Amino acid sequence: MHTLERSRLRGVSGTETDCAACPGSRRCWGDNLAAEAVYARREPPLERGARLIEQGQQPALYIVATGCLVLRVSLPDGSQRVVGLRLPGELVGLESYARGEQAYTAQAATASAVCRLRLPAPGAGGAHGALLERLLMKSAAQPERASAPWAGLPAVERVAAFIENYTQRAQLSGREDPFKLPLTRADIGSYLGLAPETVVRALGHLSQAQRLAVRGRTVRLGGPA
Amino acid sequence: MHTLERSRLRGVSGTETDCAACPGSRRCWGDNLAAEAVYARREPPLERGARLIEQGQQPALYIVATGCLVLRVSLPDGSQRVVGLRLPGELVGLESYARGEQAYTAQAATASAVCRLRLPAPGAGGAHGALLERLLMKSAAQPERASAPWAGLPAVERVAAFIENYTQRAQLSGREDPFKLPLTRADIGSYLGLAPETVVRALGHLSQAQRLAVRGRTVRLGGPA
DNA sequence: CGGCCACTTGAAAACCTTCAACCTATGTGG
DNA sequence: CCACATAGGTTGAAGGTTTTCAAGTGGCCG
Repeated sequence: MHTLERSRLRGVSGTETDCAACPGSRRCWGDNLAAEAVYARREPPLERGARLIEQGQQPALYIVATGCLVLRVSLPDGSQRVVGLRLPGELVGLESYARGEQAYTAQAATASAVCRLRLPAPGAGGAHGALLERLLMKSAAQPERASAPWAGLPAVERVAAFIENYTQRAQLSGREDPFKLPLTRADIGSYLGLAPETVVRALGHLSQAQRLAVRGRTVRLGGPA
Repeated sequence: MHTLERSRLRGVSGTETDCAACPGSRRCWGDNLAAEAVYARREPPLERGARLIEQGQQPALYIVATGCLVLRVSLPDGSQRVVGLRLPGELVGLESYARGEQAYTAQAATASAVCRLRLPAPGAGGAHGALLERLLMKSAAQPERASAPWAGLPAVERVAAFIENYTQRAQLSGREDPFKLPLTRADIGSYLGLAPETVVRALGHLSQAQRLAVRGRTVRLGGPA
């Protein structure tokens, strides 16, 4: 059954076809792919180790048909980290539409096959409601996101990353420079997976290294400016 | 400006209004909220410490207008962990639609105000394309996922959580019991923030504790069944 | 003023990483 | 078919970081 399915899938590679005609459709879209047709283009099969997308490339959305993809990000310091796994039925590259570019590199961990989805042009509105709804549900259900950029880093860096992320978002939401943390050290620790005491010491180090100024819950960035 | 905005917002609390009429609309929906109207209902203001949603409740989607919410999950062992923060313009509760129930408890970290969004009924299709598209973009951009359930846990538990999550997804995608990990120990370590050697030793411990059987890249669950 | 809670600081213990060596499987060329 | 090369995997010991435990400080509110 598995091999049969695979060969039938390979048969339509390269053409854009209705997902309803695909034997693996249930895995991708669930049981009732009724009302509105979803069209996808089967891409050429990926050998183990082949790259589907490269970090920084232009947005594109895929759904895994068979195999398994590993998602990696390259950090500014040159190191790489695995940030996710995608199995059949899961989405690859959705984040790229929000960012304007691919957030990670996707590489086949085993021989894999994927289909490319065409996302309706932004602002087109109206049509494709069902597709969008399904994508939304899928993305909200996707077990782990291009995830914790800080796991495994030393505690000081985790806290620094948290503060940076927080201040960026706080600015976006219209707050001004001396930011006030709404969380206790215990909450920050719970979020980062650190003991409260460790958060205190980390903030102390960052303060001493002039990377920021902390007094109580008030933080001010004093970056390498 | 801030206080003016807040008072105007409070004025419409309880009624479902067009977001375009809201002075804070740009923060929630960006610059051009043109084509299609989005309607939201302003909820009564939340005092510091008040709960907006409770883990396990029925699905509901909110967008933060002012203040800040903390997201927490209660783990089976009774402990709690912070899994996210939501600032103005960010979404709360989207995951609930995929899961059928709220994934976390949301509590006001500071006095806050939120609007409730009405998500088009599943399967309604057609209309609301713009709303869905915006939600999709927002959710894909949402900085941290509502889960890195393993951060801060001992290495053994992190690896166990990874294997469990992987096998669940592998089953969903149609794989059978002796699962084959597509990743090297180094990749698993990179994903979990652990050294490869630590992954090896953790797998050893899990194996010895009968929690699973590992041989090379083949794992079989041997849970507390 | 007293109590509570968050925050801070110090020292010992536990844990994880690093380093270095060795082992095993797989695949290639002879 | 074997020899070798390579990549992944495993194991042990030393060293560094983080957690834990314990005690003490500071602010806020009844």
